[in-house]
Amino acid sequence: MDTPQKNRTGTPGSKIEESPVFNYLSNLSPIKPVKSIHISQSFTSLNLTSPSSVFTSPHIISSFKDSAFLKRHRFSDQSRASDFDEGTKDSSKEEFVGSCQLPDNAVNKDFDLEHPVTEVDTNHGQQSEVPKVLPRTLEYDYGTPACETKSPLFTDQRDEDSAEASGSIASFAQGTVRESSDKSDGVPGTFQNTPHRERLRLHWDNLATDAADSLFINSPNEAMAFRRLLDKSPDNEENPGSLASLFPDNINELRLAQPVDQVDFVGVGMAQQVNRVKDSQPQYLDWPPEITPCHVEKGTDNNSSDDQLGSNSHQGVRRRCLTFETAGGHRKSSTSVANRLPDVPLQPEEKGTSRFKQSIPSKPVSAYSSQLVKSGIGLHLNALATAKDKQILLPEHHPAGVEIGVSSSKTSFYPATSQESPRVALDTGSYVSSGPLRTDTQVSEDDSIAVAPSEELNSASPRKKRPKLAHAGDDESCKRCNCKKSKCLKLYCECFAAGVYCIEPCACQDCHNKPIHEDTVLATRKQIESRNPLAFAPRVIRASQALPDVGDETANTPASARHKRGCNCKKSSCLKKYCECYQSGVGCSLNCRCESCQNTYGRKDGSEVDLEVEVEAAEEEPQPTEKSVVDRGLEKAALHKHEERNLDPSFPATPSRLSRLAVKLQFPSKGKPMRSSFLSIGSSFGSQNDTRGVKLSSIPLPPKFEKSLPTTHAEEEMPELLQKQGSPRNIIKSGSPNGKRVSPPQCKSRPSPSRRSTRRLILQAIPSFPSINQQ
DNA sequence: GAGTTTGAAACT
DNA sequence: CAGTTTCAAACTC
Repeated sequence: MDTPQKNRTGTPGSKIEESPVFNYLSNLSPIKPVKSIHISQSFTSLNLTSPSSVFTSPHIISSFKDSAFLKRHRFSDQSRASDFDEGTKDSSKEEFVGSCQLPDNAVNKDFDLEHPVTEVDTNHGQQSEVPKVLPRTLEYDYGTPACETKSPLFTDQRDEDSAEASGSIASFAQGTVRESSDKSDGVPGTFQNTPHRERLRLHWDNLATDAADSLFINSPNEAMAFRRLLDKSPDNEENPGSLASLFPDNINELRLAQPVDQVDFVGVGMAQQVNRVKDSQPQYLDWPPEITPCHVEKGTDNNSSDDQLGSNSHQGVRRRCLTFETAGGHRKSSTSVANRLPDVPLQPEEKGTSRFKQSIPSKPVSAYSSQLVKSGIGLHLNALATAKDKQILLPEHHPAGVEIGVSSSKTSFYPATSQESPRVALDTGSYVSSGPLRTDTQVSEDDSIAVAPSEELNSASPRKKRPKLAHAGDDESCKRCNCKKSKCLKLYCECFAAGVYCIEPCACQDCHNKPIHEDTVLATRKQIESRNPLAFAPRVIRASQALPDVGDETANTPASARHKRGCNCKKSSCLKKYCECYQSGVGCSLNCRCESCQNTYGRKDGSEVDLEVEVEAAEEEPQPTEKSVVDRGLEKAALHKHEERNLDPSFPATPSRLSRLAVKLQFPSKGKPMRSSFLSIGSSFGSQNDTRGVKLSSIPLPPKFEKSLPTTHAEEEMPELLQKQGSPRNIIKSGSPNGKRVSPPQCKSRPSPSRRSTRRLILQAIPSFPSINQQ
């Protein structure tokens, strides 16, 4: 077992190597951005990675101290053996420990890498255990690492989940971890320093090495907290192998672990955890700090790791917002996490009751993409994707490319974060009062929300959120449903469709979309989802969102499916809000069955758009003003795609552009894979951006977006633009969901090599969205 | 604010 | 899958 192998990558025989995830990572390794992505995605299930997160939670810590956990951690070599044996037995704590250790190992200088993963497995021959463990870890993960919630989860869940370990690396890691833990139990000695560690190291090394660059600790705080925990643990000082010792001083090291957490959040059945959490601590339901990326980079503050962790964890809580789904719990599997996330907003205040509305989070998801998030719907897969994007984007530190990839993958997950942010900001009375944001329609809202989340995550800067909220809130945010017969339990209800509970502002009658009727809501949601998995997915996918979707690959992902839907306008000529496309501020795509489409944002037929563009172009340039101008700009942008393409280089990535881009992206998002208009416009993303950029300024904002859009689009688009412009991001974007949505046909035209690469990444990441695929 | 229009959602 | 009904938002007055 201990036969150390010097290769970081791990011995060929090692499980890690074998694991698809590992391979994937290794392949990606060359590309940093990709790495991050890989990690997150692949590890989605691997919560173990982020020990810090786990430790961070006070609960966990407390539990650790008392529990055998610490003991085990002491790491007597012998303990290892025992640990392995016990590993399966001791549910939560042990596993937990294992997870913690892993990171440590990774961090540890000792980190020899050499220890082949295989060794661990073989020695113990407990591979079977791994799967079991995995589930637990996953659960943990769900609970935000930092979050207190975790602790409850741990305790409760561990045993519960037998979990079928996914083939993911995480499983490996966990498995290794557990084994080590188990061994420790069985064996008297110390498990800490010995092979067990090594094993962990190996895993981590492999993972870390590849992903290290990309990995981020969710928050510095977490890392700090984690370390503190370690320090606190008696073992630390005494046992070199103690967690504390293992715990890397450098945040960077920590990052490895955390990224995983994030991943886990995303991929894993958040809903499950959420549900569990709900009972105990609904608050913490929030996803793990999706925020992390931002935090990590920014967060250096560590002040009170615990406290802050808590804050960070809050994010997770928000994410949990999925409560919607969580309540359903069911969703984990079927429904895409993304969808849920958006849907289930946590309501900090009311917890159970308000959750939905608070859920605005869904918006966050979209918001990321568009403005950061647009719609609560966004939470849906699309939203997730967007959210990912946002987060990814948000993280300024990361190279565009890297982040992008990550974001894309994470996006889905992050949605939750987005939610959180909203919550945080929103939770404050303002948001709530305003009422839940609606995903699609309330793009602005979403955006605001989304933005807020990101900010929160990053620095918790309320500014974006607020402002956006203000925008969105003013009009749309305040909007509420007015359902009379549907009980707000059908998609007719915007609130319900957005995955949020109806709030005060709503004028609905006999409303059942309230926390009180959570069960009913969940059941209804399930039913609807059963019929149409994409029902709660964002209708319109933003460019950013689209990118993530790409991973899904066209039709497979819910997002794409959503987009698939097009409007069916017959009389409105797609010039009124009756038209979803128009309402969303996106052009009609091939998917649309509209008649006499006049959508200013883009017509089904590229030709039409072009015509308009041409006309407008003549007019617009002189007229820089307002919506009309904007609209024109949009059209023009589309029309001028070609021109713009040329311009691209010259054009700065102005917000307007971004917005524009977003619009274009949206097109694809709509679903239609590649619309003529799209194609014409977006035939080349870069060009599109450019074109949009030019016109964006003039481009009319979508009705919903109008208020918020400017900011939102700009935000969302910014990254996109960057990506397009050739920055790593550009590549990523290209690869991102958009491509998928765009549909194969378009892909041909668009996909630059870079994009393709990104797509690949995404695709791999896709697995993270089990639900979607299932669908 | 009431009534009409519209198109999505839901139903058959 | 298509047609019809229901529904609520968007729109008009």
